[in-house]
Amino acid sequence: MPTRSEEDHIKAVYTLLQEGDSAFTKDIAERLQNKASSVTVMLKKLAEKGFLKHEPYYGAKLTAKGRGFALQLVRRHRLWETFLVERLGFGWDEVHEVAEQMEHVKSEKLIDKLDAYLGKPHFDPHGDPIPDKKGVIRERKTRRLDSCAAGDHVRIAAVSETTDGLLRLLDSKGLRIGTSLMVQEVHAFDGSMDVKPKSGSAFSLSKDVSHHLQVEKGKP
Amino acid sequence: MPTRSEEDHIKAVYTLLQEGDSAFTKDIAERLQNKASSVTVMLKKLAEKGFLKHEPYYGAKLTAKGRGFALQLVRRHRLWETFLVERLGFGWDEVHEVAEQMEHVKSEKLIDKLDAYLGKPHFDPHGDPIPDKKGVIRERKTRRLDSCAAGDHVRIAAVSETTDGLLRLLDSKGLRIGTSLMVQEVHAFDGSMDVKPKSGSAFSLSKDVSHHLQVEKGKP
DNA sequence: AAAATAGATTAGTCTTGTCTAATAATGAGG
DNA sequence: CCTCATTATTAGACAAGACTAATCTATTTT
Ligand SMILES: [Mn+2]
Ligand SMILES: [Mn+2]
Ligand SMILES: [Mn+2]
Ligand SMILES: [Mn+2]
Repeated sequence: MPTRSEEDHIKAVYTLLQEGDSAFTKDIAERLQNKASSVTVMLKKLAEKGFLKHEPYYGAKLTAKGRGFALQLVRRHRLWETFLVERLGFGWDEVHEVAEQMEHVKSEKLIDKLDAYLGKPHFDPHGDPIPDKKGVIRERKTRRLDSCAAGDHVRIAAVSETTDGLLRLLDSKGLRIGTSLMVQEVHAFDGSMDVKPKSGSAFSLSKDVSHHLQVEKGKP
Repeated sequence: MPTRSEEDHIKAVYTLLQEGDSAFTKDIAERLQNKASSVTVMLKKLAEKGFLKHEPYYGAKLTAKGRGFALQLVRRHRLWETFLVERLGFGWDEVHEVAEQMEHVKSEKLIDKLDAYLGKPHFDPHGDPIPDKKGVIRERKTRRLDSCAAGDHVRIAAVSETTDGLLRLLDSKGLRIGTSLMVQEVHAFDGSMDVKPKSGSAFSLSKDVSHHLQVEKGKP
């Protein structure tokens, strides 16, 4: 049974591999607010325990066992986030840190019952998929909003950075998971984008924002 | 901010002082499944941090600060137990260990919202009082069932030992918090007691069981 | 190709929390 | 008052997880 710190390291590797194709010491350290040297030591231990392969100087890859653990941890994290937002009335910008703690509570029964209680949700409050008990993730095809062109009709599927600032900015513009938008114009100069929600008037989004919005095709 | 282990020690001292009038090293160790020597070290540290007074060889007493912390921890523990039973459908014999972990999640907002979500309950699934946000406990006058005499009408208010075995035994006899009983006879030989629930026929309870049931006066 | 830089690793230290073994204090019975 | 069993404390060891400082590797720049 991995310790809390081990779990967090495994999850960091998993997330980095999701986002790119490599999990480097420095990036893991940054994510966990640790020093790189501490991460190196941890990676060596996790490699010995069979959760990952550590290729010194070239980062880490998860083994099947490591991936399985990571998926369960991600499942717990996202189920708790869902609980906090749907049942306790937290804002979507307030749940990350708390879920970061709750995900480490050890009880399979707890997660089974929580999952059932929430209605076996497939997505968390940020639109991220929740792996099922077996670790299976329902796949969707999404693209970043900043890769869309004028005239595209889209629906916000997920926010890929859950920093408080971004989430509150989205709140202030009335953007949330499920919101439908039409891309009116993309400005080459700064990459900003004018979008129009189904109801309401158009406004502009900076590239910083549109880059972190995952969208799926919407109907015109 | 106390660590998890510090919190557990403070709570153990609190509970022992509730049950008797002293918290000795050995009993704390037993409760926490640690060795006495480890507890001594911890008590010294907690005394330095101002949570308690440690009188070597005579046990520990909480300071006001320590009592405040203990009450908040007890609050969190019992709120989570309530959540697990009332919302997730756990049995009352299954929640202790999980709540033992959840109580350590650090977030004041979480507990406020959980409390509101549960309807600001005053008692947990075992009938134990839940301190409010300020640490105030609603007092009741209860007595142990084994101190009752033939003819007494009582209502089960709390179970003072939450071992799985006892709770399941109570389940099997249909006894729970709020059940009303009439004491029919007390047998001097073994201290066992015949009781009759409001509806249903009478049965016998051993002294081991009646000793752990807290009751309040019921109507005849 | 050499040098510079960024990143990674190693070595050694510290803190926390636990243990075992040795020693000491307390309180009860004789 | 002495002895003994119980309980508590101290001392010393260890493992986990973090850090800093020193060293090393890979890659980019000159
Ligand atoms: Mn975490
Ligand atoms: Mn999320
Ligand atoms: Mn606990
Ligand atoms: Mn309880």
